[in-house]
Amino acid sequence: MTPKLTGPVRVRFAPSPTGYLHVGGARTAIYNQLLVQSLGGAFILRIEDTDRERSDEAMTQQIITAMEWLGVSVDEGPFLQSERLPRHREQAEKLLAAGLAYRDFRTPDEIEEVRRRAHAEGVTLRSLTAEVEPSEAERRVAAGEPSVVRFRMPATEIVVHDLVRGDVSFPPEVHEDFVILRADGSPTYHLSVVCDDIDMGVSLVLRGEDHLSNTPKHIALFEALGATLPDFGHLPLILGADKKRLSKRTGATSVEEFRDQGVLPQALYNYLVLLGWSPGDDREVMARDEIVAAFSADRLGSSASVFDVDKLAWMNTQYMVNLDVQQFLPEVTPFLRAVGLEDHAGTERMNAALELHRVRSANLVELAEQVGIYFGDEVTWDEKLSRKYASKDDQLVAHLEALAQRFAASDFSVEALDRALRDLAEEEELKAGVLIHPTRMALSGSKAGPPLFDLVSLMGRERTAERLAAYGRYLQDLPPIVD
RNA sequence: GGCCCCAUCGUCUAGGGGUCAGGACACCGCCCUUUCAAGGCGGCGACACGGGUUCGAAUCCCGUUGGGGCUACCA
Repeated sequence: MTPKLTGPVRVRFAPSPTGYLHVGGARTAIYNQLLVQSLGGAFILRIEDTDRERSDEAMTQQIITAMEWLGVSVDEGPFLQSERLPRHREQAEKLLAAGLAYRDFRTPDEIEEVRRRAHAEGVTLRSLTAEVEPSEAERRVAAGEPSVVRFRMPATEIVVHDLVRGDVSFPPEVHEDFVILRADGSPTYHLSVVCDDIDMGVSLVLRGEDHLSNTPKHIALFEALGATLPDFGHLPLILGADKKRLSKRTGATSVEEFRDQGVLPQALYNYLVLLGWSPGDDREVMARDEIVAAFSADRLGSSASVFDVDKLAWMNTQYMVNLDVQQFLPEVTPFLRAVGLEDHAGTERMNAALELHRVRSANLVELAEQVGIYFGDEVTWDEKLSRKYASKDDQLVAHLEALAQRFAASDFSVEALDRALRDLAEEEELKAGVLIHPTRMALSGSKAGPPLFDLVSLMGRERTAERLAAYGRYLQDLPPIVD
């Protein structure tokens, strides 16, 4: 039977330090924390850094930073698995002494040969394992002969009562005696995980599906070490657009990359939560506390999902539009800095600009770029469009000049600017658009953007006058078209 | 190869024996509108296939196909 989850729970997130936080891992962390938030308990962070060559303090720090950015805080840890190696070795010795593990003196080459043969025959390795008498083993160890310690898997069916998949059973023949201590005496992953989960009192192991096949090993170890079994749950993997495991070839894979692409943490969090879980109704954009309140493990999906960057972008816009500008100011600031606008961050003018443009951007990179028009000195105009505007009104330059004067005479409120332009258009018997479009081009260098009078008002007297005048000169100097 | 998992619109999903198979992203159209967005309204679009079980299967069972995972002295 699938276990029924009751709180409090002790859960953990146990990434290996690879240098970034993978979105799949991030989602696992989110679900784990959500469980604690709805059931009570503790969320533990443990860095699986036993593979020393791949480990590095900075990588660990990066994972923590990324989690903090995402808003996933930890109750206990980070614990470094590498610091617990002596404890793991000790447990291995215990298993060895109890006869639950044994020494294997075969060389890697020999093992490979055995494996090759087993593979060819479609047979599992377990029937091919070779044990030696304990006394002989001792003698050979004393003689300095290298060996590994293998855990003896029970010859019984092992069933994983999986929280998201129901019962998954593994027949006796597939259990292979696996190495728990390498020839150099270092513990392997399976041993370390189980030892740590026991010592840390983990009551539920919620992790990626890639560990499902390893779970029988872990269950056997828990039992051999005399520990009560935690509950298990295995989350489906996240796929790329090519339906393959999400990888760098198909796009961004890490939390840090999305952050750098200008995705708000709230948006990424919300998007990730929905990738494999749903509240059961039609809600999608959900506040944090709403998610916590709605979350339950039995609504976790069991099939892999494709990461959809378009939907993420949509989600991001939702958050950019609905959050107070103040709330995401800390997030935009680095992007403003990147385009040299750092000094304006937090000013009233900048806030107004962000307010005006956030609904028009899919991410903070775009937003920072757009907002530059109010602060920089450079505008570049599109020649083809400019010609088109000029062709609609042969007096355009004069009209823009008149418009500039009327703007200057107004109080620069949105209403006054609006009236100024429309009055002029009416007097000159022009459609408003004939003036509006070139004015937009003059000021922003773009044919699209926020409502014109908001744009002009925010642009300010000085800049408006300058750009209108400069654009007039530009129009006048446009080289004639030669066919 | 062996073992295990998975399978509803292109994508994320709801639905777990009787539904016009619902919602969201994307796409298309219309409305709003000075433009671009946002928003509103509408459209396109799915139960992988084959067998059972049943009065009745998207839903339960088996098989096939497809995808994924594991199969290390990596984690």
